[in-house]
Amino acid sequence: MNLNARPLDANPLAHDRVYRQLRSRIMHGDLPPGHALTLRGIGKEYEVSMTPAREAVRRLAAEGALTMSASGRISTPELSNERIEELAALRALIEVELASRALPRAHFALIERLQTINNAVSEAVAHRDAVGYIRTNLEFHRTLYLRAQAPAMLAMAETVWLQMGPTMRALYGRLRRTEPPHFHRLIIAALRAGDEPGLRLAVRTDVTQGLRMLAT
Amino acid sequence: MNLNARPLDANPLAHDRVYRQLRSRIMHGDLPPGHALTLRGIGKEYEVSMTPAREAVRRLAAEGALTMSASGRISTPELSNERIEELAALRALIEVELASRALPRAHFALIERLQTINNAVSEAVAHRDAVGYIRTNLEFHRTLYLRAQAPAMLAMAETVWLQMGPTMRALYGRLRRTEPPHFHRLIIAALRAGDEPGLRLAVRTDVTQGLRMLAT
DNA sequence: GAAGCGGCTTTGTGATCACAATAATAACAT
DNA sequence: ATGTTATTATTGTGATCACAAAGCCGCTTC
Repeated sequence: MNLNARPLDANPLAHDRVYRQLRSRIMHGDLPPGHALTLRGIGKEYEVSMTPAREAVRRLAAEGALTMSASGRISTPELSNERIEELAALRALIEVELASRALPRAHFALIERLQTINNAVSEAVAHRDAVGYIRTNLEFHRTLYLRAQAPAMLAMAETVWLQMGPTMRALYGRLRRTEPPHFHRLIIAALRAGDEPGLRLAVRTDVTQGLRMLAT
Repeated sequence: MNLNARPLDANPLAHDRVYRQLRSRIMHGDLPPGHALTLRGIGKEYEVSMTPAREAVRRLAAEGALTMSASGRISTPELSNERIEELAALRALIEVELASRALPRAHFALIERLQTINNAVSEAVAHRDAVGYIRTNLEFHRTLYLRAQAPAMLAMAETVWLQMGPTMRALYGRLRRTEPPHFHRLIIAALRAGDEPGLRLAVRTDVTQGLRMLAT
C-alpha cells in the first residue's frame, strides 16, 4: 500500500502552494515582525508534511521574507531602522526606473485602472484597514510596473516589498491617518501629462514617505 | 544503530555548505548556461543525501541562480538578451548607489587594495582566464561596495551577479581581448579625487560595458 | 530516413523516521 | 521571592523510501 499517496483532489506541487500562500500573507502584513513559525505548524496548517513546509520556508528565507536564527528557528524579520532606510532607498531606485519605463506605454485604460485601484486604497485608509491598505497600495504599484515589461526588475521590487511586509503592517497599524493617498494622485497626473521628471519625483516621494512615519 | 548519523568530522549544516559551494561556482562562471544538474548528482558530489541538496537548489532557484523547468528539472539559466539588458540596468542602478555611498568612506588603504585587486584582474585578462577574470572583477566591486555599509543593497547586487554568472562566462569566454580594465582605473581615479559624478559615470559605464559585447 | 511506439531508466516530490540541540517547564534550594 | 538545576517537550536536520511523471533508447512501420 502506498502510504505516501497524495489525495487525488489535491493540487500538485504542495510546496509551491504553501510558498505562495505564506508569501502573500507576509507581503500583505498578515504577520507581525518577529512572529515565530514552525515547520510542523505550517505543515499542519496546510495539511502537508514537513518536507514541503521546509522547502517553502527555505525559499522565503532566501528572499528575505523570513529569517532563520542560528539554531534554525523561523520567524518574520524585525528590521532595524538602518535596514528600513536601505530598503526604502532600494524601492526608490528600482521603482522610479520601473515607472519611467512604464510611462511610454501607459495608455488611457491603464490610467483608469490605476484610478479604480486608488479608490480602493482610499477606502482601506478610511476604514483603517492596514492589511487592505498594503494590499491595494502594492496592487497600484504593481499594475503600473507591469507595463514596464521588465520582469527581473519587478521581481526585485517585490522582494523588497516582501521583506518590508511585517514591518509595514506594524507601521501603518500604529498610524492614525485618514487622508487619501496624495502621491498616488501625483503619479496619475504625471502619467496623464507624460511628465517623466514629475513621475520620477512622485514615485520616489510616495515610496519613501513611510520613512517620515519612523522619524517621529 | 543510528543510520542517519553524520560523520563527526563533517561540518554541520550540510545544506548550507552545498549551497555556498554551488553558489560560488555559479557566480564565478564555472558552469555554462543551460548546464543540467540533478539532486542525486549534487548529493553524490558533496557526499550528502538528496535532502540537503534539495534545500541548496531550492535556495539558489529562489535567487535566480538556477532555473527549474515545469517538471522540476534543474539547470543554470539561459538568459535572453532582454533579460541581460535588464540585469545590466539593475547593476547600474544599484552599484552606482553603492559606490556613491562608499565614496565618503573610501580612504587610502581601500584605494590601494582596489589597485592590488585590479592588477589581478589585468593578469587574468592577460592569461585569458575567464573564471579568474570574473572572480577578481567581482572582488574589485565587492571590496568597494562593502564600504557603503549597505548590506541589503549589496545582497541585491550579488543576486544579480549570481544570475549573470553562467552568461558572463559564456560572454567573456568568446571574447579575445587582452586590454586591462580601463574603467576600473577611472573608478579608482574618481575615488582618489572625491569626484562623485565621475565615480557614478565610471561605475555605470564599467557595469554596462558587457552589453556592448553582446551588440556585436 | 522520419515518425510513432514500447520498454526501461532517470529524476523530482512528499512522507516518515531517528537524532541532537534548543527552548520550556518543573523542582528545588537558598 | 529568586536564581539554579534537572527533566521534558519542541523543533530543525538529514537519511531513506515509494511513487509518478518525464526523459531516453531501440525497435518497428510506412
